[in-house]
Amino acid sequence: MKTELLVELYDVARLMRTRFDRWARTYGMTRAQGVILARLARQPGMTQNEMAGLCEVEPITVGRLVDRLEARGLLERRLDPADRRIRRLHLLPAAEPILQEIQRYKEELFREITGDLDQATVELVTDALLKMKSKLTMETPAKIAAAGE
Amino acid sequence: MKTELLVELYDVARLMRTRFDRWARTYGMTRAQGVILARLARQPGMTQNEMAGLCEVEPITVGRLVDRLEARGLLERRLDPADRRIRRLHLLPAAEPILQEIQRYKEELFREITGDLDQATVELVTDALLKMKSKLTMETPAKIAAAGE
DNA sequence: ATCATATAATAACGCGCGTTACGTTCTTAG
DNA sequence: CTAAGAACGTAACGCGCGTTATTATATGAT
Repeated sequence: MKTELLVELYDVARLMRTRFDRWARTYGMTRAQGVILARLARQPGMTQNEMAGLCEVEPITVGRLVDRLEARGLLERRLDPADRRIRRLHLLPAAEPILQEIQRYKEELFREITGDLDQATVELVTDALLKMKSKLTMETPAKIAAAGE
Repeated sequence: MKTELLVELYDVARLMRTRFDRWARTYGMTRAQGVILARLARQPGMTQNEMAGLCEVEPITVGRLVDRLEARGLLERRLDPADRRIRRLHLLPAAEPILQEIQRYKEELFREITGDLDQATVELVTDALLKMKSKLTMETPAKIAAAGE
């Protein structure tokens, strides 16, 4: 059986992350941290657990990323008055210019990586990836329901 | 611009790795270690640097993976008689059954993930991924300039 | 022959991710 | 009201990956 797709998929993802992180380091950022900021910009005040559900990573991962972002003054944890277990996340003004730079570079990277491909292929691949993702997340319907955005 | 492809690509790769690693832990293995074994099976006696080139990771990464594999008795480093800087890698018999199990599970995972897709789509996506990979592997002028301080 | 450079592997450090175990704080059943 | 359980966040630990610096060895130029 030709399982080449799996290997290539992983390789491209790794190379992409490495490339992005190398650029992002000039801003003291990483890809994963950028994702947190971007999600938070669209939906301020969410809890760390909600963030973990949206990003489809474990809560502990979000906690560590938030640690670093908070240390850099890009966001803050605010205590929930009703439930003292909860920390709600809010962006700080310093995050704004960084978010814009990330978006700009992401588009640049996208142009570079998909330079060989026509629009139809990009859409087809994206669609295929979404189907694969749904297969992989099928075991956890709760997360899919939470990810409705 | 629709940069959705980048995000989906990375998500699928992460979910895939997590899934594979969870299974592989039964054998005390990880995906990355499995790749080393598989490459070595096809080409015994290569150096760590050659392995790094084939896997497109840094030599230090290979070194650490080999550390663990050697500790588990799955391979060994042999000194090169002609060049004492070099360690050549050789599989040990214990690796054989593990290699077979990995191949079996990889096929199972491939079937699960691509269950929704027809043969033509799989080939198209694989082809697109190969093109993206070549773009990312290509040394861009900007990258060279940045690297050559 | 010597000195400079290049290469193989490693050490040190940081980030991303997971699992397991734990403390704190709700919530709910009795 | 209390005891049991669930939920939120975190600490500890291991693995995967990178960059930078270091050691040991080869090789090339003068």
